[in-house]
Amino acid sequence: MSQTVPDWSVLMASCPSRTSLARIANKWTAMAVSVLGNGRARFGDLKTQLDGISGKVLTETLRDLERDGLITRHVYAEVPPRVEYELTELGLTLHEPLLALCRWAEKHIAEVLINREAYDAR
Amino acid sequence: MSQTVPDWSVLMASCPSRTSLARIANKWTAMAVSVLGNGRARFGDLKTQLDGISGKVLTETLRDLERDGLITRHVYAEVPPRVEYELTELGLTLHEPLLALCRWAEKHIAEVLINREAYDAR
DNA sequence: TCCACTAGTTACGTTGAGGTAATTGGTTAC
DNA sequence: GTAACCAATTACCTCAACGTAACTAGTGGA
Repeated sequence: MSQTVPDWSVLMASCPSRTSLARIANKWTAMAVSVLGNGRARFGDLKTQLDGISGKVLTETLRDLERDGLITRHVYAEVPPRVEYELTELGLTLHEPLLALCRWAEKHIAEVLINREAYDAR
Repeated sequence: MSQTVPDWSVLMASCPSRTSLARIANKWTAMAVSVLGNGRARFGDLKTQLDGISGKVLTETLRDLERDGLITRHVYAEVPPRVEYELTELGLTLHEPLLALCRWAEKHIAEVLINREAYDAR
């Protein structure tokens, strides 16, 4: 008998998995990983597709994802510079769950808007 | 010919679905909805289970979820006061995706920690 | 010669998220 | 009758997140 599954739990404040949840349960992360699911993309492309994101926040988001091993950074020695980002294997396993979140928001927003109106009218 | 699916997209900054994504793609939301998937719970229970959350943030999180129609609030006219929170039908459809996110964080945290160490050592 | 192009980085100011602690209301205990 | 108690909310303050804008590098083109 051996317990091979470590008892991580995001519910415990001191559990490292909490830091990972905080990173992935994030608006920009969900959008970035969703887009990168279609294949590698340049920094500029991501900035265009993630409408409204600032360069600073995109840089930080991508660096954090790279640090956690969810994406890889491909730098080309060209002028002007070209950098492409790509989901790793680990990142790929996160693509479907995060895409599901984006799809949920789009699918149910009409109902949510009605609920908000009703709530605010009370 | 009719286009029944509205073309919402979280990628557009002005799309309302973006506000919904911002709400659900959130650490505390993911944890709260995951816990509430086990059945209705009192405020105090949630505060205990969502280890580390402050009363203020829990209140705000729950109020926002109620506003969007993801949970309902049951108030009992007792002393001391008792309030229970419960997922709505809409909230239930979000339980699995958000639980998946929590599970992902717990399942892959070991690998993530290794990646972080490697990155920081560069 | 000087500007554009790309992927950043940095400085600075503002906004918002979050924690701590006091407060409310009504009932029980002394 | 007044002090204690509990669930829940609010007031206040702090700090981190975010946006804007300026700046970097090196080459190619007008």
